Amino acid sequence: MAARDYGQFDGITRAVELVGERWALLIVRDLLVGPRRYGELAAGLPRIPTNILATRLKELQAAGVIRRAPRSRIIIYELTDYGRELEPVVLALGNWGFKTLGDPRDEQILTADAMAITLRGAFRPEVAASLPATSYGARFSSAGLLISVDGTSLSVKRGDGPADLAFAAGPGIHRLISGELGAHQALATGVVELLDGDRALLGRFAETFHVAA
Amino acid sequence: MAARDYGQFDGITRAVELVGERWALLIVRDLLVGPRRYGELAAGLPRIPTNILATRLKELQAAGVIRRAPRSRIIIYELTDYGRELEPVVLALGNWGFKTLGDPRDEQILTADAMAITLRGAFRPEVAASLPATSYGARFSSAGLLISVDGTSLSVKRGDGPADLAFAAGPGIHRLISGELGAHQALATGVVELLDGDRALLGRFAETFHVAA
DNA sequence: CGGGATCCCTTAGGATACTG
DNA sequence: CAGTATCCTAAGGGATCCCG
Repeated sequence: MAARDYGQFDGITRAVELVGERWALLIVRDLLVGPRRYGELAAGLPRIPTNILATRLKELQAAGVIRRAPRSRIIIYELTDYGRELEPVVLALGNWGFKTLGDPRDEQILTADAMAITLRGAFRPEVAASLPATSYGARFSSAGLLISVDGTSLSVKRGDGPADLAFAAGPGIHRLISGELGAHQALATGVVELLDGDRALLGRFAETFHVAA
Repeated sequence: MAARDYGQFDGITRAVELVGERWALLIVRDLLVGPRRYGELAAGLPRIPTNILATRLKELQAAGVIRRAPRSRIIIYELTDYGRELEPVVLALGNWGFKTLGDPRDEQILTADAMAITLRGAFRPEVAASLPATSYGARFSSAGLLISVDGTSLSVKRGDGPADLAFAAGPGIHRLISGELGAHQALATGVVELLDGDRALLGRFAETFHVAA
């Protein structure tokens, strides 16, 4: 692979050689949420050509970032310890990019995995510490997320289930997290749709998860 | 630019759309050290085709990451405030990649700018706090670096000048920073060549700048 | 001489179809 | 379901040339 070779010897060059190819960091993003099967990755990255997904998975594996784990008959992809060390980098990079998200174009989607990482990056433990433990259920077109906040600890997982507040949202939810919209504005404009629970809890959600522009 | 469009709406996708293209993060890396002219960037990135450098500079400018600043007659490229916010991300990514740097291949070079960023990432303020203020002059094939440590503050600039310890080094210096080699081993094996000053200060250097594998 | 633009060729990536 | 195989286009690599 001479093409991906930058001819330099330092940490950043090495890093971009490992995870700098197109789509690679988005695969890492999704795997940070949890182990995924090939088809799940493909579903979360609808625009990735299947041959590119296959190529990237092999490259990331060769790089020691991910691992193929055969579970009974099916194959699961998961991050190695080294790959998981990318978490702070990915969260920081995500926050950086988040600040200049404009308005979503029609063809742009927000997947549950992307939202899970956004929430991890936007989590403010120092704010959550003084709030009651709360669980949220968030529905996206693709899948659901179970978010539970208890003191300074956060857990975001895929799935559905009972929660103190359940809501549905799309890409527009970034305006709630950036503070551009308040909680009741988000509900009024339909950016967030209340499914179940106390609507007042959406304010708590917005306090807990915030990225300043 | 449909090709660089991932069809998703979240922070990481946005970030890789802004700085995820080939060479882009290496340009940011060098500009984090200081403003640079076109030719300086090209010299620090010897393998980048000139048309790609020109394209990237335009893209990064359009993305609001860098800015063209005409200084009298010459043009200087520098990071915007938004671009400078990438510093912690770039340092963290560099440290991540640093951990799996193998041995340098013959054609791999270490530029002064890359080393400057490596040092910023490897700086341990909590260690430096209890050490005397020290200045180092480091020579690379490409250029020199003036490093000065005073308490928890670090400054790394390009240039030459008087320093408490002056040394010359190449890519192999990563083995000193990783701790694979001790200071006197680094001198004995020629990885670091003493130019001037007290050789014992190289041990202090290795304590001050360290990235664990 | 700095700051690019142009040319041609190679390779990676996108779209789609197909297979164990 | 988990990938290969194929074909085509667009981006990147390398050298050279241009312009103020």
